[in-house]
Amino acid sequence: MEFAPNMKVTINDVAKLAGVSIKTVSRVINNEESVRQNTRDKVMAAAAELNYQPNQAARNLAGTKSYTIGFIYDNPNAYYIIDMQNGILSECRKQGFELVIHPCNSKSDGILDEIKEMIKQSRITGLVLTPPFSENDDVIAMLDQLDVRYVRIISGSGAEQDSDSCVMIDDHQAAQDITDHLIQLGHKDIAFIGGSDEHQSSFERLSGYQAALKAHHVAPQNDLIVAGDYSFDSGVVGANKLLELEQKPSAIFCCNDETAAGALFAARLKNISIPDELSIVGFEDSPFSRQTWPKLTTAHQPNQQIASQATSLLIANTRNQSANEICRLFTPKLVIRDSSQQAPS
Amino acid sequence: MEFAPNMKVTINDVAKLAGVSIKTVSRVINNEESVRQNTRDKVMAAAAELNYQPNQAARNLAGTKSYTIGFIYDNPNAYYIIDMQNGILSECRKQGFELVIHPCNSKSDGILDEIKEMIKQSRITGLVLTPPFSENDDVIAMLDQLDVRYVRIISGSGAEQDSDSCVMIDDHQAAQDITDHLIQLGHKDIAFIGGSDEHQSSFERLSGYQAALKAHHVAPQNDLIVAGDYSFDSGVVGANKLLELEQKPSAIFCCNDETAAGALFAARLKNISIPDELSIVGFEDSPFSRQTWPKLTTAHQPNQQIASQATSLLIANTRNQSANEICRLFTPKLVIRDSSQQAPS
DNA sequence: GCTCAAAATGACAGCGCTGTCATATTGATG
DNA sequence: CATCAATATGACAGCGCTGTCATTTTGAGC
Repeated sequence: MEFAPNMKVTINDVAKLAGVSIKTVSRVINNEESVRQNTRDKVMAAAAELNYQPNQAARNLAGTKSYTIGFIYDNPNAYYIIDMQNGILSECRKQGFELVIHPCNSKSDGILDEIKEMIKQSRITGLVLTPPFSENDDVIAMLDQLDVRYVRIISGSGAEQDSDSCVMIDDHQAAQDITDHLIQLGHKDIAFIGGSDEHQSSFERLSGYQAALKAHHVAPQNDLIVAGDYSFDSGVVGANKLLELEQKPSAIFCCNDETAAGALFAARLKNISIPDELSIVGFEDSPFSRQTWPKLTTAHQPNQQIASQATSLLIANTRNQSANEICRLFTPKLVIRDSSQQAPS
Repeated sequence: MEFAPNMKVTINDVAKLAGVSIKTVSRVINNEESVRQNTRDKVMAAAAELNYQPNQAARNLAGTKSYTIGFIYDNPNAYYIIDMQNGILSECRKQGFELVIHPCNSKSDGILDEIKEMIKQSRITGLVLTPPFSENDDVIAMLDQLDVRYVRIISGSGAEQDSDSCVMIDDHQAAQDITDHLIQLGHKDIAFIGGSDEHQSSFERLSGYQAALKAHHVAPQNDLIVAGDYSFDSGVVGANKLLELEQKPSAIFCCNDETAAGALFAARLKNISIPDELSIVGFEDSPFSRQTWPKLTTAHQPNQQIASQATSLLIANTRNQSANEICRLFTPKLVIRDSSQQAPS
């Protein structure tokens, strides 16, 4: 049977075809229990035949629950955002949710109100929070007060048991692994270019780096640790500073790939050959890290997967009223490419 | 006056406070005429005091028009997508629209149906189309049949008058400008690494390149034109091929920045110094082009602005039932950085 | 086959808004 | 100041669905 392409099929049509009430169709659509298998099949068949798509607006309006999840972000890293977005979206599609994205400036004054308005306006069911929002107490407190569900994607080892659901990235461990790799290559003077103060991950990565040094009895050198902010430019500036030191480092651990690209750039300007004279490693394994010269050794952070997991957690929490406290832990894996090498003797 | 943060404010509350009917508030909210200024002010004041936010779901459900625009894309370039998305979103916010994003694979079999479903399900008012969708006749035909409004962001010079509204990017002119720049630097053997066949822009850029050669009476050399697909890898492959030619080019025009980064990479591997021995230019001016070594000469394509314009056009077209046929033309501007230089003599 | 709690289904109101159409108000005329 | 078209406002139904609660059906146990 053929249908006009833009003919609207409502739940009513399905109900008639299946010979049941509207409410029963609704039950089947929403996967509620208390529907006989036989009935369920009839409804499914009818819905399929009519190619029925529930009207989200009506669902949102009529129901107490909504089917919209929000993604608030403030991150200049396009690769990261796209990955997260795709991960969230794929889970949303799978579960019949809609996504509202909301880029904004975490440092702007009215940010709390802005988020509040956005939640109200879009009738958000739950929020996927990435740093810095996921680590901002004010935001969390507001969300709790508003009784809005959320998942936080945060940096941590899983040791500190938070009360809410979150996906943790073990930046500490991964940073330790990267630093281990460098130490194994014979490096002793390993510098560190930090990430943004606003992100917990910066601190975790620093502590991982320090832990690795300690574990291998490599003397920490404070002047080899410089600040950064996850930007390319901070990599340039940081590396410049480090490479003007009397005791130059033989390796630089950059807090992310972009910073590493900046460091690469700075080294190139100074005619320092990578990795022969200097090893540089990044963090994140963005596509970026394969497009530098040389290709970056880094830690692979499966952003898309992290985002899917987070979203699935969020949706699960939305369904069961009980506040589940499930956490997932991801540890980025070392990816060895061409920017790291045996320390020059 | 203080309000509980999650108290729902409906149009009804505003109506009561303003002492008018619900319908009048609705008129004010939707900027309809036939409301006395005095009344309008009262309503606005009441809405402001209550911090009223119209419920989108209800608007969509009740009204014939909807307030949702869709963005369908299939593009691996994260920078491009983020820029477009931000541009669309900023206009949407300004005009009280919502955005539904829909990444998908333009080459998948059921893509037409997929788009159709998405439109039905989300009750899309209009669509912002980027290449390759904006240049796909099947998609356009389907949209016309479904009576869904859209804006197309396409490559063209504005000469060919299309019947629908679109934003054009004059890739031909920009490519000509870039090539001119190279010729002015004394280059004669200018190679070209193409973009994806699926994108009109590839052809426009090629024709612009050829036009510049012709204008300056530089003999075209067919073996200096190699295929690509806008990817980093195609830049590597293309440059490798070109740099193994007997008559090596002194400059390479890459169809976008990523391809240029790939070319840079290949040259680096072959120990060819950029820009001393070889000039390489890109196209797009993505953040990318500032993070390579050396920084890329390129053509700046104001993606975010293009997206805003397109969205504003779309929304305007949505409001006025008359099929406006306005087009906007953008010509990317040459940005000279460090990857292009006087031809070696 | 009868009873009765449990399971399945349905009737109905109403979510917050807009479209339609009816009614009220306005002010430029004669 | 009465008249009338133009303008402004309001009453009401209903968009497509879900929540609530009433009703029907089921089948286990006697």
